[in-house]
Amino acid sequence: MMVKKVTIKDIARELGTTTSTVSRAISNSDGISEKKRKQVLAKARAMGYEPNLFARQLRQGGSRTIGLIVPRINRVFFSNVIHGVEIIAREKGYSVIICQSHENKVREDENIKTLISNHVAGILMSVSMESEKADTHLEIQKRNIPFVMFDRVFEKLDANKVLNDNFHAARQLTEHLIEQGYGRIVHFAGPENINIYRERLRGFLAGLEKHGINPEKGQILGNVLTKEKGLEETNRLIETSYPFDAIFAASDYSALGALLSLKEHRIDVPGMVGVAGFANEPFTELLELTTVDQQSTEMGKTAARLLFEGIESMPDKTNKEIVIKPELIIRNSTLKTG
Amino acid sequence: MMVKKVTIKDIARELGTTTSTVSRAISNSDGISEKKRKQVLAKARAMGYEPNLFARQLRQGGSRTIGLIVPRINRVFFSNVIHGVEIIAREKGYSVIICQSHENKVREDENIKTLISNHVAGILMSVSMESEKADTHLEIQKRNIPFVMFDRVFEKLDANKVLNDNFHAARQLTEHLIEQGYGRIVHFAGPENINIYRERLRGFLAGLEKHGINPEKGQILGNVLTKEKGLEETNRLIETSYPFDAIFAASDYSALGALLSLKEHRIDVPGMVGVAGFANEPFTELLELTTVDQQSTEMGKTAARLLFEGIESMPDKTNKEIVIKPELIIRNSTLKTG
DNA sequence: TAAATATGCGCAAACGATTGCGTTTTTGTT
DNA sequence: AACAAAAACGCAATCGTTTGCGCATATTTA
Repeated sequence: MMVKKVTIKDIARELGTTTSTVSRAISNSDGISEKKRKQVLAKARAMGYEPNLFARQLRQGGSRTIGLIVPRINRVFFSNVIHGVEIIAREKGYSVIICQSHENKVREDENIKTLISNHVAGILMSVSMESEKADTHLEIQKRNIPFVMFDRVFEKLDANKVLNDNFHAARQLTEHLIEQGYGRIVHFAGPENINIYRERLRGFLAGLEKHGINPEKGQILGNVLTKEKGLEETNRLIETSYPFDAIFAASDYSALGALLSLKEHRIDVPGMVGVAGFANEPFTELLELTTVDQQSTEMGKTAARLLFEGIESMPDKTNKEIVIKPELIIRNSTLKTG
Repeated sequence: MMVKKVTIKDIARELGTTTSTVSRAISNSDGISEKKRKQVLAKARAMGYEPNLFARQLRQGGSRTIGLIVPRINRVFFSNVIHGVEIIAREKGYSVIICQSHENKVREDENIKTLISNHVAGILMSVSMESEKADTHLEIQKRNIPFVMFDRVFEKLDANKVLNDNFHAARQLTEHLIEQGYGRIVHFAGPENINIYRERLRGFLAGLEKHGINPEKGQILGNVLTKEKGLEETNRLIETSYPFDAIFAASDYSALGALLSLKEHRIDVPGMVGVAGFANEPFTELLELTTVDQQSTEMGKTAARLLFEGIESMPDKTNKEIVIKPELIIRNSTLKTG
């Protein structure tokens, strides 16, 4: 049960004036003398006044809150993005509502609806693995709510996007492996419906091609993103004597699985087999695992800035696409020579 | 710019009825025939109606959103708590606004204000390291907003609390070390103003005492919680030849620092020195580090349930304090025998 | 000093939904 | 068939702010 709140009407009554004057004083509009404003503000403070945002927002139509949907918040990539978004939002005087989709399409749709009905000023999102195509997402655009997708996006959808150059990073990493003398590299890929994994695969293939290598059958394994999958598939490779001397995993977690399997089989890393991951999760440093840093905080900032462009401008703005350069982090796990 | 929204008034006009009827149909109140309700709902859907939550909440005074303030979201402990809270909130049909204080008192106060002015139905929080005493927090209670503190709490404050039994877990862990034959255990403690670190220290001392051990000078090091601090202090211990054969760190991160230092000095773990941490961060599994699991998801659920008790009941409810039993996770880093 | 222009303030109508109360229609009872 | 009770619906006030407009009062200009 709420205690009774004090409103501008109460203040007006106490001061023998009207709500208009009080409102003008409080919201810093003009058309009021400095003297009166001081007076009102003092009284307001004394009475413990808090503006009722619902009323204000009802009247003004809109809120100073933005919504952010991520698959999960406990991945270092996303928590850094969130941090970046918060920095910019705070500069602009906005607050951020964070929602998790848990990689689940239904949750994601619910999140979108929640944000829409909370009248957020804009929405930032990275799609879940289950989301195959834009549908509920169209609802956002239909309502003219400023919208930015980052990292995992629908490529076909015309929207603001902030992306990592996954292709470039993956190619660089592949070439690094080849230059280190690894010749038979297995790629642990992700689901094909997600742009980032497609791009990493493309980059991998481009790297091979540049060195005149043709990918063999079984050299690319689909949907190996978790530690468990990585462990399992590496075990399988070893036990079936599949010829390979390096693993490039599209996820740090499956790279971790690979490391565990190799350790169990007493296969030396990086001497016999090189291993690389993707995302620069904190544990990669401990394991000296080569990986790719995705400049996640920067990505959050960039996405937020783009969103605010949309919020502050007219609706006829055309969509932008911004690409961020990830950074290769070379560690011991792929240093055969050296 | 928003596109023009359709309101119940529009629907009423189309249907030749009034807003009352439309409202009753949409909000499922009674006093309306089933036939009319169907009719209205159909029309509403056809016109793409979305209720305006601001108006609704203005009228009803209150929102179906709860606020959650944590120091940081990228600690596995907190992200699990968040998950637990979300599960319960979702069962109740509430959404959750997550705020980070970044261990900063000023941010924390801002977060509180944001939540208050967003008229959340209740607030859950774990205080930042910088918060010495309850002040802004009193504002929450003054407004009769249901309030639950979890994990890091102000002990003196009369509020709903959900706590881990840090004392018990720390004592258990200390005894485990002693039973393994470690006799000179150094404790990396946290700031004294935070309850959880105080309790861990108390538990440590109680464990020693039970085995008739008196803590020596220099055996307890204050505020060693980060990887860097842990590394530094362990280096110092080794270099000054301080006699010790185990480290019980109040944080997994400083335990990690200790492991790195010991590795660098080629001191065998657990043979020469045992190491234990606290919190069950994911990397502890990789490093086979003994630690304490805090049942974080369960804690989030419990805290949320307690909050909803407050939201759903009358304001005269007395505050509760719920204690959760953490679980000792014994791994190789402290297994001297065996 | 009179006229022209600014400035400060109040009035009242919004914003979009909910709801108590009164009126009409339907249903049930005898 | 007449009447009572119940159900369905409409009217209008309300939630707390903001804001366009008009009227005083204060300030500037000629």
